[in-house]
Amino acid sequence: MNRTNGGTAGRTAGGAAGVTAGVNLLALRSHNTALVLDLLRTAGPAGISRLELAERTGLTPQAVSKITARLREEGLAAEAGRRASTGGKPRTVLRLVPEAGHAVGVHLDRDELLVVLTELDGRVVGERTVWLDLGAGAEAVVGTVVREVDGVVDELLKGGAGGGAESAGDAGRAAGARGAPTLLGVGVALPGPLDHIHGVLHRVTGFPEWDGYPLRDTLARRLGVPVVVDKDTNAAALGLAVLGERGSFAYLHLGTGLGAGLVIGGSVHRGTRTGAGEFGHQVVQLDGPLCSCGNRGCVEALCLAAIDRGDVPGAARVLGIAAANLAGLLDIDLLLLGGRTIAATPAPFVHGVTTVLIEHARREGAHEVAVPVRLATGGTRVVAEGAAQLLLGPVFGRADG
Amino acid sequence: MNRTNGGTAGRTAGGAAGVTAGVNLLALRSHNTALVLDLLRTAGPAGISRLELAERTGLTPQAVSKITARLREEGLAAEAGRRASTGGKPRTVLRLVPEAGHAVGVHLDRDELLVVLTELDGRVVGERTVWLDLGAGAEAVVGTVVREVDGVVDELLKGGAGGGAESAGDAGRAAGARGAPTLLGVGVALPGPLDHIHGVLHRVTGFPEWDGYPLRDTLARRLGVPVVVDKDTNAAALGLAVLGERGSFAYLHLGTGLGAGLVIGGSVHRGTRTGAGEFGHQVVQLDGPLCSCGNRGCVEALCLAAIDRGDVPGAARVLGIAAANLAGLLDIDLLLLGGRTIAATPAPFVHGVTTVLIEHARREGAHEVAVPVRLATGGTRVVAEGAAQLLLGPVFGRADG
DNA sequence: GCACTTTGGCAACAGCGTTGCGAAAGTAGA
DNA sequence: TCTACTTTCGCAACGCTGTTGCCAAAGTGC
Repeated sequence: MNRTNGGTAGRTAGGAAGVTAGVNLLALRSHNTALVLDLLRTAGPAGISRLELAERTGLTPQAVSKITARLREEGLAAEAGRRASTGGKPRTVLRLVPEAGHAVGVHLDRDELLVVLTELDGRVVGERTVWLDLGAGAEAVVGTVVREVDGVVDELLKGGAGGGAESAGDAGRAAGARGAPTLLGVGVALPGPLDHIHGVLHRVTGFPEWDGYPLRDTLARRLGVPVVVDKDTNAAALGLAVLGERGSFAYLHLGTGLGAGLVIGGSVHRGTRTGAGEFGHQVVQLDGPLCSCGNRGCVEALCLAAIDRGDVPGAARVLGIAAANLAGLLDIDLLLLGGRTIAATPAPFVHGVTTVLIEHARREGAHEVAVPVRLATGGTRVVAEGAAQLLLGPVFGRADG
Repeated sequence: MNRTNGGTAGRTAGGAAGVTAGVNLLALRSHNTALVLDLLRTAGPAGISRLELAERTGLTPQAVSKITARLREEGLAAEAGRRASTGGKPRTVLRLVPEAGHAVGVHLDRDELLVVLTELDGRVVGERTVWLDLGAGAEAVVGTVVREVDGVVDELLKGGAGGGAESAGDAGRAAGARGAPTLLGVGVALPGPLDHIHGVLHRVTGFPEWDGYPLRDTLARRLGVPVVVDKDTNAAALGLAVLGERGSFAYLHLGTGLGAGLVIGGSVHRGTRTGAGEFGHQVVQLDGPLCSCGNRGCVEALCLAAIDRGDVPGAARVLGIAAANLAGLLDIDLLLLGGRTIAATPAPFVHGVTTVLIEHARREGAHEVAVPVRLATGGTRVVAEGAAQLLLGPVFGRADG
């Protein structure tokens, strides 16, 4: 696994702003291999033929054969039957071998911890949920995360031998020489602004003790595997992107707060300081009511106030207007709604936001099509699954998911 | 020139949403060549040494030597003196040969036509301005554009032989076998929403006769060279990006209307239907005053109304709030202000917008740094220069500028 | 059973960046 | 002025990539 692709091989050391880097033959191979893996993943258990891979990648059939031969040797791909003949030799179908790699996704919420173990294709094969108080202090929370992650990994990747706490820190010993299960790493998603690049929390609203906490490095040291942290909305958007949403879309999350995850051209847009997606504190009413952030007229404040007084259509309308602002600015394909408040009464929200966007499109021009609005699928696990994708993504050529 | 890089070689035919494509050796060479050319362009007349190129690209010095040797053979690069020695053989400095390629940029405004001819490095070597009425009908306007473009090209690329109109359509014969000047194509920037991919106008506010006009194909047929069309704000943003603004930024244009051009990670973000950057009709006041678009409370309406009543600080504040919404959503590095209205009284606008953003940042957190606000440089030609970059960009590895 | 179509691997090949090495072009010191 | 050293940079051989030409394998249709 480790040599399948050289990680982000070929990336030049310097370039902070990720300007551009030269591509050598190693990077070329990594890219094409990841591309083929990605198509295999997308095809799912149904599989995909070599010639179809060639068409989709633009590579020659022979090149695809070479790549898939290597993947089969490494155990990442396998043959899976054949298609019906069209007058000649039938195409052999290839599929991803999901068990060849694993990733852990952690959804660290204000009052709950959800840990999932997924295979290469993103399918969840293990899950744990425990109650937890984010305000209980960094040490306690990190301890709980380490214990639960190790628990899931020990149980499902190491044959379930032995007990719990004493194996803490051993999670990383998976990448053995033999066909041992390989753990790519752990992705952690949590609320609030944070520095995705350095893995440091800025602040978690309501819990000042987390300010500046180096969560990624702490967890990586104690778990012994690579760790990536990200905002919960970004993880959710990433999870939805892998679950089938293509192109560019925004995931709007309405729960205790209002935030967004942006997927542009298939990958999460985080912005320069990885703070993008601050949707809730968009001002839509000049000199409006005071928001918790200190500003006036934020969508979040207006939306939550409407919900507090039982005015769901009003909340939906405000949300729709902010969504239309976003859609006009970025010209995206789709809006997805999610979060506890949406889940409580989904229909009026979808309807209300849709209505605003249709009106908006009508004013833009006769042949203008409104951006479709849908409920985010995937249920309560989507954030944790997306967190796992933070590790799985690079295998399939996605920069950070 | 034509064989320097195979254009966007290697791009698979199908993939509408530009998903991902396989990379073959030809594409690899194109990429690395474009990368080196881009660094040569950035270095300007001062030049850059081979070893520096190697460091910046991550390629080995020998690979850079091969690439630059090819570029020198093709006349795109040349030696330009040497640096001071640091104890051994001094580094040879290479520079771009700007005269090896040309592009035309056209700024088609409501009442004026500006045509520039630029060299590879973006420097303007010829310029024409004529008054023109966008409402005079498509045929008349297109005729004027063709005449002026041909005029500039004939005068400066073909030795200025002969007259004007009869050579219309000959502009494309430049790419001769000998060292004849090579015209890459013509970029056209104009106001109003349009389809960048297909080169078709949606509508130009106030001029319904342009609805659905296939401007790109019409011009390409009559000029005989590749033509690319884009919104004026996108062209301006592109021009500013080449003029030195790095990273991600938004260009906010306040003139007869209010629009934005978004540069994310060095390239223009246009969105799925190339309609991104609709900044002016962002709603910032629920149920506010009616806007020309039919909606209520758009920034554009509020901003222009404030200006109409002489309240520049008020206009700046409203603009600042909308800019803060944008900056929070995308997490960009920089905001640039431009357009006639800004140019009339720049200081209060920069000050007003800056103030709003600083207040916003202060509320976000103590160590939060506000997004800097600056006046867009480049003067009145920046849109036309950016339009030329629509053709120059691909030479340097930029997808569409 | 034969002709035909289609798949996909083997072998030779061209072209990319890489490595090893040496000539070229300077500086620093005797 | 000569020698030793440093640094740049091109030539040649190399490994590895995707590509091309060719042919065996595995089906269908008559």
